[in-house]
Amino acid sequence: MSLSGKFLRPQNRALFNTSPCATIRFRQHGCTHPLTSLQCGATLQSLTNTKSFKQGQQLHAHIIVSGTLEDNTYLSTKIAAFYASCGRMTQAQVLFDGIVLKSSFLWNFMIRGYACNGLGMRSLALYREMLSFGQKTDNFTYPFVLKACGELLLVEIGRRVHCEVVVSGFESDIYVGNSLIAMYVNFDDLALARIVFDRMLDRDLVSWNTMISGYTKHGKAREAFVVFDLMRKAGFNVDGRTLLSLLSACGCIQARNQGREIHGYAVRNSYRIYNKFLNNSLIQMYSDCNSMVDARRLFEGVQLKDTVSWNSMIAGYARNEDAVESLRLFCRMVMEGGRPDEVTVVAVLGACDQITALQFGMVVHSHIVKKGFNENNIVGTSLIDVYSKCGSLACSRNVFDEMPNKNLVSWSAMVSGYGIHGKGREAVSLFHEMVASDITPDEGVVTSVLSACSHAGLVIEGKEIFDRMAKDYNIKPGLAHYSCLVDLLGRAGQLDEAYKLIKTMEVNPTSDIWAALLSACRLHHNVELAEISSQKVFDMNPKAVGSYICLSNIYAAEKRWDDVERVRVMVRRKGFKKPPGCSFTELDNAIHRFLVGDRTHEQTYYIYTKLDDLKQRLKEAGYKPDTSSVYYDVEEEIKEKLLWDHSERLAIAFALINTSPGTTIRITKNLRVCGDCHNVTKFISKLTRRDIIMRDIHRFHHFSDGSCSCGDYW
DNA sequence: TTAGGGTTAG
Repeated sequence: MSLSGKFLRPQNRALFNTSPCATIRFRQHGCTHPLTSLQCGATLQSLTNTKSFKQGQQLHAHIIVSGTLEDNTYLSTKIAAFYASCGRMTQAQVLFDGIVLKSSFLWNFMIRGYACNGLGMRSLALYREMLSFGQKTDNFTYPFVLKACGELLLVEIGRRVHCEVVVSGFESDIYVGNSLIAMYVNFDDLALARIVFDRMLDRDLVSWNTMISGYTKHGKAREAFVVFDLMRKAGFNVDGRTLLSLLSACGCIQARNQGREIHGYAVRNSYRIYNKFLNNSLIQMYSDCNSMVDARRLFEGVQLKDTVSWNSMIAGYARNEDAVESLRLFCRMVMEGGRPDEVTVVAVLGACDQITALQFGMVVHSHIVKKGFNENNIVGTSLIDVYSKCGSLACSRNVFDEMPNKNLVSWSAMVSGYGIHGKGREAVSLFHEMVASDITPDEGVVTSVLSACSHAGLVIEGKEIFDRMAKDYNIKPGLAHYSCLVDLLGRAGQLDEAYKLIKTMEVNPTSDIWAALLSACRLHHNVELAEISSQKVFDMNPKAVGSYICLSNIYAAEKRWDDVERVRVMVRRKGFKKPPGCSFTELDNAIHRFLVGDRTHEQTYYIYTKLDDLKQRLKEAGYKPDTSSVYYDVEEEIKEKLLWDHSERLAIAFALINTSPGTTIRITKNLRVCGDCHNVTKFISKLTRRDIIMRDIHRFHHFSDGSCSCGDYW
């Protein structure tokens, strides 16, 4: 039969959201006569189960025209339930409002509809309305009310509903119990989740899975395995979801062998065929366990790669410090028709900031804008990060200013950006602006602002923020904060005060804090304190190779070659190796990498010729090599030659040859830039009239017209 | 006549 929209009452037209002249056809089992109420009910039931919206809507139209709906609470309820299960809450609400005798079934369906479609507040309001109407709740009501509380993180309301569950006697219902566990997991209250779990009289597989995944989600992998053991002892078999949680737990504690066992179990039991998530979870587990070869093998074996598979691989390479492979895979994803989403671009930006791939980052930024991903807060924060870590602080600030809903992490990223660029005053001012905007600081942002003070030598400002931490922001100073303060005082030459602080601080100093003091001793040539602090570092962390090298450098600067040799022997005996100096620069979307003394690049001849030319011109301009940066007891001439092998100079020479005059050069170095390279770069910036932005392991240096933004304070 | 737990990111 066919139905013309002109027969519909205005309120029903609204339900169909269609114009009066639209034609809706309904054919069910080839019938041409009105269906009975029971037939309609049965059909609606099956359409509700399969969420077949179009057919259900046509059946609704058929029921209206046939007159069956008039005063038929049974059918109206069925139709409202159908719309609610399809997430069409506007239509469901219109019908719901028109039903006088509302059953628990109807209320439950409405509460469920709102809770499952991102309208938790509406769901809770309806639950309150249900109670005030005197309608009895049942065991079907609570799972969705608890779901809404959990998703909205409404802790107080959630607890109140829990009380109501107890009072109404549904605590022993297995579904209600499982929903309570899930809600407390969402609240990050694993202790309460566990109490509910332990008190359950009956548990099913979902109870066990919810508890295991709860622990996993909050990084408590060992507890997850304990519950898993209990589950097996209780005679339960795993399903695909159990395996996913366990794999995630393996990744968390880098238990690759255990992960491999689960992988084997899944293959033997054909889980991979049935569970579309399992492959991605396995890829993720291997990448968390730093086993990218295994992750890649799995990834390449999957015929149908979805966005999550690509994302796991791209993020995996970035996390495992293979940013180049991460970017290469992203390009392949685009070429093969993959669909990058917000998660993809965040991972790609993470790879870009590791190797200062600014041009690549900018291409990704334009893709982000085109797709509207910039509305996403995490994406915005990643952009702030990538621009500041690639040396473009102004772009960083633009993104920050345009962010509609800045949160604590966005502010932190910007404060930290100013810090690593040596813009301490801007960082402090932004921090205060953040506090004035009613954003409560956390440990992280205070660490960032203290670090910014340290890079810029803002001793008074840094100490003031440190003193106000507990009082004004209710943050107890932790190790990271003490470390920043030691660094701040030490760099500024207040070594005794820094030493006193370590001896009197409220938490036990770690090797990192002593290492910060040791580093300050190198800057200010204090051998005596260096020996005390290095001994502390070695006692606490015998593998601190950087501190051995730092001590050796301190002796070398004083020309105490016997001591230098003594430290070197210690390092050799322990089998430590200092990572080789390595610099990157980006050209035409490709990353060029240079190791110290590198002669493998195809332009090697031109690079060294350029360096010879620069050396000559620099000397004419008054440059005198500072060989104190060479910690070997060799002839001055050899020391000077060693300096000119440093990787950052090779990268600068390469960039000078391959870019047009006036172009800004950007270099990234894996270690701290040495004193002579810093000086040479200042000279080069003046002689070649180039701005050179160099990122070392600690911070940025902006070289321009013969001087550096750090003001030689670094 | 209705229900609960699963993979990727700052």
